[in-house]
Amino acid sequence: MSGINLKKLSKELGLSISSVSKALRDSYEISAETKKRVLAMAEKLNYQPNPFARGLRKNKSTTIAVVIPEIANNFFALAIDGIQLVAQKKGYHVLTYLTHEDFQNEESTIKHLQGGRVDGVLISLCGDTASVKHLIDLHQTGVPIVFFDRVPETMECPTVTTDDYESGFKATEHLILAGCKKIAYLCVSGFLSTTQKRMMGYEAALEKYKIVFDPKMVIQCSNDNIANVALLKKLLARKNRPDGIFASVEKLAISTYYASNEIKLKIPQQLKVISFSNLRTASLLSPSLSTITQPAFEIGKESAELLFRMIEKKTFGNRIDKVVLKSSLIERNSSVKK
Amino acid sequence: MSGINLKKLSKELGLSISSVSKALRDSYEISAETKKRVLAMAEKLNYQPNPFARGLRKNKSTTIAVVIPEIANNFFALAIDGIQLVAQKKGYHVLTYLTHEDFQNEESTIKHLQGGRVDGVLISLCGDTASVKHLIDLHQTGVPIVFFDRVPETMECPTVTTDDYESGFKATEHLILAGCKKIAYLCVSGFLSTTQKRMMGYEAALEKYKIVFDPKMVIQCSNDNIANVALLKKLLARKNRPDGIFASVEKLAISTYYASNEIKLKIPQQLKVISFSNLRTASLLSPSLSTITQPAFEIGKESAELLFRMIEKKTFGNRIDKVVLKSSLIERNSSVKK
DNA sequence: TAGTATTACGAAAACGTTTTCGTTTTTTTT
DNA sequence: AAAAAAAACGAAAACGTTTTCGTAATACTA
Repeated sequence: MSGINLKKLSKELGLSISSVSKALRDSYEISAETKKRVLAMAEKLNYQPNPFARGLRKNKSTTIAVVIPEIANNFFALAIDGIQLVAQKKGYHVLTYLTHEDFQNEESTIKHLQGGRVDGVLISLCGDTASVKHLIDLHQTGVPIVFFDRVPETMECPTVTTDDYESGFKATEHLILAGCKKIAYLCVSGFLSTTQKRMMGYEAALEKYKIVFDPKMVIQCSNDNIANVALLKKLLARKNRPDGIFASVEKLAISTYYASNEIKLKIPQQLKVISFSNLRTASLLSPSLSTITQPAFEIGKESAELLFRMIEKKTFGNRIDKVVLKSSLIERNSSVKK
Repeated sequence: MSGINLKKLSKELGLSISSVSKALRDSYEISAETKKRVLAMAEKLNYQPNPFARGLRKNKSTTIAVVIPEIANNFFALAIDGIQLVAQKKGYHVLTYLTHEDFQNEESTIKHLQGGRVDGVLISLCGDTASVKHLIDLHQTGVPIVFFDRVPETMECPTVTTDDYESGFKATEHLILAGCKKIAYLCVSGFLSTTQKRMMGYEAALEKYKIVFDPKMVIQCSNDNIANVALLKKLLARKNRPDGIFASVEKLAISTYYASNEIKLKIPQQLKVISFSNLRTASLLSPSLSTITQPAFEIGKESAELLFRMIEKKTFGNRIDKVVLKSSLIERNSSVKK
C-alpha cells in the first residue's frame, strides 16, 4: 500500500536490491559514495522498510506488549508512561491490552501473543488470575516476561514490585497511632500478591499493638464503583463500624469518601482514612487524603529496562531479577489525630 | 522462535501446507473431516499463525495506532478505554504512542507508521503541531486517519470532537452569572483547535454580557505543573487579579487550586473556578470543582468505530464524517454565587 | 460407456526483507 | 609480472503465510 519498497528504490538507483538493503544498513560491503546516493534517494522517496517483511526475516518484532487490568487508573497510566519512555528510546513499539480484571481476557490475550508478535511482555495480573499456565506456555516459547506490581506467587519470574508488606504495616500503624481501634482493610481481590502482602503487613501491625485481627474487617470489594459505595455505606452505618479505613487501592478510598459523605460521617473525626494512591488531587480533597504513594512511573521504567535487558541478552537467561522499590507514606488530614 | 508453524503442522498431519492453511481458514476446498483433524491438531500443538508472515502476504496488520499527547490524563485514559473496547471486539491490536506535546515526536512517530505497520491511525494532536504535512503524507499512502478532540484546522479529515464553542460559552456565562467581572481563560497551547473554539465561546459570552475582552486575561500555560503554579500565583496575587478562572484543561484547574491555597485566596468567595475535567474526585475537592465534562469514553469509542468503518469499506473514501458529541456542565461549589 | 462436474487436495508463486555466497574488478604483495 | 587479497556489487535463498492454479479421483449426466 505504501508503494515504495526496496525493489523500486533499487530500480531508481540502478542497483540491485541487496546492495540497496546493505547500503541502508551501513554495510562495509558498500562504498561510501554509493551509500550516500542510496540514503539520499531513500530520503527523497520517503522510503520506510516494511515491518512485516523485516519481522518475518529477522524473527524479531521490535515490539513489546503491556498487559494491564485497566488504564483509567493513575497508577497504571503512570506506569505506562515510564514504559513508553524506555521503549521509545530503544526504538520499540508498544502494544497495550486491557484485561478489565477478567481472567478470560488475560488468557486469550496472552495466547494471541504466542505467534511472535512481540519480543517481550510486561504484565500486571488481573484480579482473578487463578492459574498461570498461559504465562508459562508463553514463556516456554521463548518470550521474556516481566511482571510488575501484581505478580504471580507460584511462578519463578522476574518482577518489579514495591515494599507492600512494609507499606501495609506502616499504614496500619499510622492509623493505630492516630487512635484507631477498629481498622477495616479494603481490597479488590484476594488472589492478588499486592492484596496479600499488604494484608500481612496490616495483620502484623495489629499484632504489634495487641489488636485482635477480625476477619470481618477485611472487606472484599468489586470493580463496580456504585456497588462499592453501597457496600461501604452499609459497613460504615452499622453499630460497631470501623473507625479506620485502610484502602489497598485508590478507587476504594474515593468510594469511602462518597459513602461517608452520604451518611454524614466525618473524616477524620469519626473515621480515619489512608489509602494507596497516585492522585495528584490527594492534598486538595476535603479532607486531604493520607496516602501510600507508589513510584508508579519508576516501576514502569524499571520493568521496561529489565525486560530489555532480557530481550537483548538472551544468553543470560539463568538469572531472575526481583526489583523492589519503596513507596512513601504521606500523612494528611484524613488520618490526623484529634 | 515460537517453533510451531504450518510446515510442522502439515508434516504431523501428513497433509500439504496449503491444505492445512485452507483448513484453518475454513475453506470450501477442504472436506469436513479433514478440517476437524487439522483443527484438533492445531489446538493440540497450540499453533498460532505468524502475524508477520500473514501481514506480509495479505498486506494487512490487524493493528491500529493511537497517538496522544499524554496518558496520565483522565481524558485520554478514558478515550483509550473506549478505543480498546472497540478494537478488541474487532480482533485488532492497539499500538499506543505518546508525543508528550512535542511536535518532533509526533512527526517521527507518524513517519514510522508509513511502512504499513498499521491499518489505521487515531490521533489527538500535540500542542505545538504547526504543520500537518506528516499527516497528509501518511494519509496519501492509504492509511485512514481519524482525529479526535484536538483536530487540525487546515486539513479535510474525519473528526470526533465535542461542542467546544458551546461549552466555552456556557462555562463563561456560568461564571458571569455567578458574579464574576474579570474572567481569566487558562490554556496550554494557542494552536489547538480545542483551545481556540473554547476561547471563541468565552469571547462570545463576554460580549453578550457587555464585558470587554482583555487579551491579558488569556493565560498561556505550559506542561510544567510547577511553573504553572508559579505563574498562577503571580496572576492571582496582582492588584487587579481575575475573580473567575475558566480552565480549558483539568491540570490547570488543579494548579489553580494549589496556587490559591498557597496565597490564601478563598474559592469560591474570592475566586470562582470552572474547568474542563474528567476527575472522579471533582465533587470531593475542597471546594468541589465545577466542571465541563467531556464524554471521553464515548469519544474514544466513536472514533474507533469511525476508523473501522473506513478500514473496512475502503471504497467509500469519498465521504468525510464529523462527529460532535456534547459535554455537560456540572455546577459545584467552586463557582457558586455567594 | 464416454464425457462432464464435482470434490479434495498439492505445487508453487508471491509478499518485502536480510543474508549468504558467489563474481568481477581493482589493489596490494612478493 | 604473477599471485594473492581486498573492495564493491549481484543472484538467490529464506522467513511463514495466503492464494492461484493444476490435477487426480470420484460422482454425476446423457
